[in-house]
Amino acid sequence: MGGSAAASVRGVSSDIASPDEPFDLIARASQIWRERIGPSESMEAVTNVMRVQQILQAAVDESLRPHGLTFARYEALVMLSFSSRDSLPMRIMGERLQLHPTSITNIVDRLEADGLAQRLPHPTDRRTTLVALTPSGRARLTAATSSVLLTDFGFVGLDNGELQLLSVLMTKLRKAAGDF
Amino acid sequence: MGGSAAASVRGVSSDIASPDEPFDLIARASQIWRERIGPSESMEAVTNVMRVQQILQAAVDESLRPHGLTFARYEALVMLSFSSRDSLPMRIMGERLQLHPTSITNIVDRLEADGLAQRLPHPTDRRTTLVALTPSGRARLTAATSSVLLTDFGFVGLDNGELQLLSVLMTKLRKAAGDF
DNA sequence: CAAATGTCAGTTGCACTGAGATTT
DNA sequence: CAAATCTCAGTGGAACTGACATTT
Repeated sequence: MGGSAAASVRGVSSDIASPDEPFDLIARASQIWRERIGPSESMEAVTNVMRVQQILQAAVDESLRPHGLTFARYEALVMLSFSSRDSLPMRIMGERLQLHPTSITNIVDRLEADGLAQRLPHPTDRRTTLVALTPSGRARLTAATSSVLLTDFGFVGLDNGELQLLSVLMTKLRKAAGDF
Repeated sequence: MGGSAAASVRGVSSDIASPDEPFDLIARASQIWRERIGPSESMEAVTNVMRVQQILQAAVDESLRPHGLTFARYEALVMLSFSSRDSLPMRIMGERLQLHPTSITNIVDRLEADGLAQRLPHPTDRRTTLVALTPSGRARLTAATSSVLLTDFGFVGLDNGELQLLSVLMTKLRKAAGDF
């Protein structure tokens, strides 16, 4: 109810009978692309990925902002908490988070400034420095995780099966792209 | 061939028989998450989306770099070329690209500096300014499109059906998130 | 007057490049 | 010596906030 009324109101200014649903700009762009350029599957998929990433990033960042964390820093904390001794060499962190060495330096600088992580000398190799989760960092991580879980990381509209399917497809792509 | 040899070499230091395949860090993180925190579908999916976006963005940007374009500017050119008169009000561009007004100003500044787009006064509303594709912009767009098509926007390993499925799932999420 | 549109100045976060210090 | 690890200084692009001028 209300749908047909809206359709009749909006329909009068359009030549073509338009569907009741609001407009999906990506689907529309895909259609024009197909008409003028060619197959649009890749173009539509890439646009969707970019947009979904934007949506999820915004949702997660909003959950994390009250905790003074960004997604990048949150991921770093998670990585540390998953390591066997709550500490990792900088280089390994960079590998696991797919970040440039200087980016790791930057992130660890911020975590350290907030007292969430701590640089420690490596016991045997004095070239490498370890990054360790502090008790404060662990507490912050726990609180932040509660927040992102409340919003389910920004996911809405998909059930667990669909999420798994999404992951399967993206893992296939990542594997083909040499991500692991 | 080679696989079992590698497995035997790598297997000696591990208690558990590890699969032959290289390691998927996201799958591993998902497993630990499930053991320590709870259901991991959302966490795994969000990590996958972030990583896939990184991969695609890098691939597209590399295709576009020789043309002096970034993905954001390329998208803006595509939007303009899809509009009825090869021009759009700034505000509409912002809406369609989901960008902040100041970001549009920034992007159009760069396009205009490169002679790819041009600001024009709106014929009736003097508050709004139109952005028009220049002939040079159209030519650049055509060349850039050839480049991204060559790499299929960075997609590898997925067939058209899988790409469509990916788009269907992400469109469902976008719709639930109020993206349209 | 309020609302809409666009710009400007400044900030933040991130990813990078190039150079270099230290250690293995 | 070469290679590995990390840091520092600087750059680029993107997204934002807050303030503002102009027009409707």
